[in-house]
Amino acid sequence: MTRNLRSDALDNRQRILEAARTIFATDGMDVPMREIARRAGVGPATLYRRFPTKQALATEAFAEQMDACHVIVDEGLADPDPWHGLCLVIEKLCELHARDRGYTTAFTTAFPHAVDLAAKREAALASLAELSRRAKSTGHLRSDFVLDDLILILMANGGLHATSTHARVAASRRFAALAIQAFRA
Amino acid sequence: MTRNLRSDALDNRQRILEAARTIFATDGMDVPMREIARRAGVGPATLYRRFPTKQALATEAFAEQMDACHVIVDEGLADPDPWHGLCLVIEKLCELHARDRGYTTAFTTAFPHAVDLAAKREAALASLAELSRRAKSTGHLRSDFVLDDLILILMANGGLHATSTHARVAASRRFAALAIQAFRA
DNA sequence: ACGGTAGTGGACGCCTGCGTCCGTTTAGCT
DNA sequence: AGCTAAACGGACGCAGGCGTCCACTACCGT
Repeated sequence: MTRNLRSDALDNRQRILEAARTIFATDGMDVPMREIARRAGVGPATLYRRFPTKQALATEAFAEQMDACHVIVDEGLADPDPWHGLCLVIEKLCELHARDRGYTTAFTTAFPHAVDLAAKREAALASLAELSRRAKSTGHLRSDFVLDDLILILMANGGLHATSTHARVAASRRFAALAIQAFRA
Repeated sequence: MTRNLRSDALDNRQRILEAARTIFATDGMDVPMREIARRAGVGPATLYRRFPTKQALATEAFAEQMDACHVIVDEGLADPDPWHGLCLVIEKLCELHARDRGYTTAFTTAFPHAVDLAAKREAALASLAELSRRAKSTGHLRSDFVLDDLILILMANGGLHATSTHARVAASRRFAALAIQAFRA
């Protein structure tokens, strides 16, 4: 996709993505496209040419966050102690979402349209299901835990607002601890 | 405040508040003032004359929700079993916020400006502190519980999005149950 | 070095929401 | 019934975001 671009165009594209990542993370999702273009040092037309819709931009911009999600889940699954692994997953996912303000909203709202992400999401959920199954079998995780509970927690974690990123991360950490308490058998 | 109004003006005022309550509850807070006026069957000017800012409108519109909050807290405080009272407070507050989409955001964002509400809020928090103190003394509530945890939970509860009110309430119910688990000693 | 073409960004028109003005209507008192 | 002031709402101008067009720029192959 990025092959046939001229060198300067590719450069601009990179700068747009970088700017988008920064702004989305700090200011959230409802930022004018103009502002992103301004920060990237390009005109609006260039931005629109590369990314026709804000969705498309967000999808690309958050690709690495998506990868980070899967790494986290895989690490959890690889942990010899399933319960410990699950706890880590919860803590890390909460923190990831707290650090990046736009990611949560992009993740939840952008989702129905991004088909390729859906597949990855399914895979991650399957891994989480397996992890929780194992954690239950060790007796540390409540037997009535369902996967929806975890999703519920993540969605709720997204509701944690604060003025600074630092405060948001702190709140998220405390919240993750509470969630783990709630899930403990 | 509503004394010196002419009868038709007062009638319009009532209709505006009613429309605002309905719309805020279902569609959330970012609804054009125009839309509220339209539903109330008045012109924009009338709406702006009665409520110069959306804040002012929201404050009045959610007055009864605020009262409901305090009733809930008082009921919890009156419960002979403090832990049971606290659980009821959590469940009811979560449900109240889930039912009314705009209330949570209005509550959190409008707050610094509404001075008279601040006093009520302080009173409610004091009651909650007392209730949690008692619940701790019975040994049912975790000793390391702090009031901020409850606020954290309420904020997180506000992050629960869903297409229908019904689904949101259901999610909120499950969430409240998890929160109670997390707080149990 | 130069021509062709991919790439650029300023500028434009459109739309939506905001807050206010002013000519008209209507309640309420006599 | 008639008068007056309160109340109304359509209409206006403003501001900001959106998506697109087109004259100009600069990369790249020869």
